[in-house]
Amino acid sequence: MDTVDNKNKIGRYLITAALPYANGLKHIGHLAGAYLPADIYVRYLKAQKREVVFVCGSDEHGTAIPIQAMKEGTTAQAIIDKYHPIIEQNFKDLGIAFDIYHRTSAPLHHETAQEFFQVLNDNGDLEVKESEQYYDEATDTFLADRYIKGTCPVCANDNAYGDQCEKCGSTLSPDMLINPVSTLSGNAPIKKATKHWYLPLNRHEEFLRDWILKEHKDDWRTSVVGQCKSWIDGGLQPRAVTRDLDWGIRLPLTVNSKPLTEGAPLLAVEGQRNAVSKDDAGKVLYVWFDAPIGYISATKQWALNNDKDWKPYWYAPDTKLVHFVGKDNIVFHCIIFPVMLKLHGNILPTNVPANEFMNLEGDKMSTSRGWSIEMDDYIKEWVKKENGGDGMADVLRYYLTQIAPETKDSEFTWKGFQDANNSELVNIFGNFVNRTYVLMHKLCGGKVPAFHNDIIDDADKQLILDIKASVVKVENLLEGYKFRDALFEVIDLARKGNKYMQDKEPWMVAKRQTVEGVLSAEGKKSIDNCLHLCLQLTANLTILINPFLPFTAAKLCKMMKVVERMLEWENAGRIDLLKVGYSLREPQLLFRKIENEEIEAQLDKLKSSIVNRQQIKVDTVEEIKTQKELEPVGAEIVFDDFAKIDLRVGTIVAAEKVPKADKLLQLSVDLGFETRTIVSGIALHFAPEDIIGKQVTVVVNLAPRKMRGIESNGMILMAEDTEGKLHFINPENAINNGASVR
RNA sequence: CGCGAGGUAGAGCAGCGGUAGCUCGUCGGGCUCAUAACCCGAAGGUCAGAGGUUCGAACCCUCUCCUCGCAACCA
Repeated sequence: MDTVDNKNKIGRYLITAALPYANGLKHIGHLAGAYLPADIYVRYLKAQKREVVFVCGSDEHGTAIPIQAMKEGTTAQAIIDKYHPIIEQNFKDLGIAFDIYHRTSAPLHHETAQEFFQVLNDNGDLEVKESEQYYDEATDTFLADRYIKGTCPVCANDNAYGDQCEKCGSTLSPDMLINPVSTLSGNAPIKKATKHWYLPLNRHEEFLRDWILKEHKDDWRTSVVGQCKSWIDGGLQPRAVTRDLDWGIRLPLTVNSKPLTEGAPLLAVEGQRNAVSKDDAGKVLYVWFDAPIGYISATKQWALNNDKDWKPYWYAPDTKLVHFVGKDNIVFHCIIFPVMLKLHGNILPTNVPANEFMNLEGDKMSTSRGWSIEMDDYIKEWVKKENGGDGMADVLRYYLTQIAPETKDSEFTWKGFQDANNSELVNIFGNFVNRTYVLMHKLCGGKVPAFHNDIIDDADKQLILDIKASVVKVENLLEGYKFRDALFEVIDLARKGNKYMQDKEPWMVAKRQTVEGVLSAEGKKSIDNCLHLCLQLTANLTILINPFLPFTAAKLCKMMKVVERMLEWENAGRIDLLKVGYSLREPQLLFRKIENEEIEAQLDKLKSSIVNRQQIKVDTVEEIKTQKELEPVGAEIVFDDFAKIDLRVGTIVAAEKVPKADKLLQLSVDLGFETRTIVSGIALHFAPEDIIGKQVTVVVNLAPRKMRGIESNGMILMAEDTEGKLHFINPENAINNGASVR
């Protein structure tokens, strides 16, 4: 464990949180796994006035981005430009205070990653091997496993991918597929030789054994060490550093660190068979290689922004580097990246406090299945609401920390969320602060009362000891990355406050000691002491809760009319934080109760979203094509059935997006005899402003149906092409509205 | 027998050789300044299952079952 004792030897802290992959929104599981614990730790360190930089950023390379682009019918660049700012804002709204949120598409990152590769390659730390890979001649590209489909050799599913069959779950390699087909062109791929650089992890087995299994056997989490042991014992293999793809960081075109000039040798000069040549222009760095270097480029950018030197953070031995990640990321941060760092001459991480996973209402979280709570959704539903506010961000932070999967997988339930808020934040913490304030205003005239040492009793002394003890405990727990326990300790201190006040019952003292409207001197002193200590405790709670619930701490500072400097950790444990005679504000409720209806609404939303997702589930372009082409002819009907359908031509006169619905547009359609409201699920395909004035064909005698609370009176006919794109069915030339279609 | 982590009251977790504990929830009683807390009391567990070591096991060993993760072109 990193004890409090050796913290003074640390010159600076560099804290990283796993780079979110910019192919979609991130959910609360991600938040609980890496970002929230990292943020708590950083806020604590900053309160300690230690030198600390907290870096993160979007990971924007890899195959999944272009695949997501295909799904959304756009470009890879558009995908990352869409998700990067949303994710960044989501973090901000939830109080995750990165010192920099960078992105791997930034030129500075490209340079940094290329330099890194260059150094390793020049030092002979990389190997070059040739291998045969599937190649699509039509599109002139080598195919990543995900881009190849074929028949699964295990279950005969026709839509198995090159890396895995999603039907039977078998792990595959492209060679195992029967009749492989490129998803890019639909053609059969050919085999072609290609050259790749590898990181020979096998050369570093000894180092890893010593470093992880011996040095960090006891101070890293058991699951982390166990996972590493599993990998090392399994035999480390060289890992490809490059790949044939046009989305990513190009290899640095240099020989012996000098730019490659025209006419330079195609392959390597003598003794430099690893050198990159002009032939390698189509290769990029593998995303696993470039992504963690993003921590370094982010640090550089932070230094530029703040006029600091970034180098000590990556080279000085007294820097403490801590990576916060989820358990899926252990191997990259404990084995692969450290090897890279060691070869490049950087410092190694001090700890990698990986969390397990968080389930949701009894099932794994999964964005693709719609079974998740996205940060973006939570913010919209709870924070940016009339009865929401920053406090609701803190509520999520509280519950996620309270159920943090530090030692094993844990589970998020809306009922648990409600209970944690209502019984702990509202009833214990919020109530203590509130009753202290109310009583202080009632019995002490809204001012901090004096403390009379002559009548100090055991209860007072005990409370003071409890405060000081809590500070030490919280500190030790935070240093040991036990955030769940640390938070519990803070709430427990509030619990002790409630008990103390109950035992002292100043409201009863006021009643008992008041004779003919005058409070006795002893009574006054007793009340003063009690409320004085309760107020000092409130100030201490503010300092202790600050790393966990920063918005609440800020609110408390306002109520106590103190500057944020009071939040510095060295003030924790002091019982003279609020000056005697200082007048304080009226109490303001810190948290609100969450009602059953709100929880039920969230549960309904979750259940309906999983249904919707299944309906609109799309995969690659190829898959859509296959599905559409295979759509069978419907069952035969008689003419009378057809005649029942009343089809008319109408003109769209107004269109707007339906709030809180991804796919719905609310349209007003002029049918000649009337103008109707029709809700149509076409928002993903058309912008409202683009379709106003268009003529369409409408089913006018369809029974009305409510969608998202809006009654839809009819249905617009659309044709769907093989790529899943929608087209209006309308008359060749503009005709009168209300015309019948037969 | 691929590897790793985990399976303890309704929920979430701690305990890792001395006979089961914490928080929330539930039920009964007291008190009341408060978005009500606090106090007293109660119900609720064959510590996944089986076997073994031991005077004694939730804790050590063996096997089985279940959950999650990883198994290298996947971030």
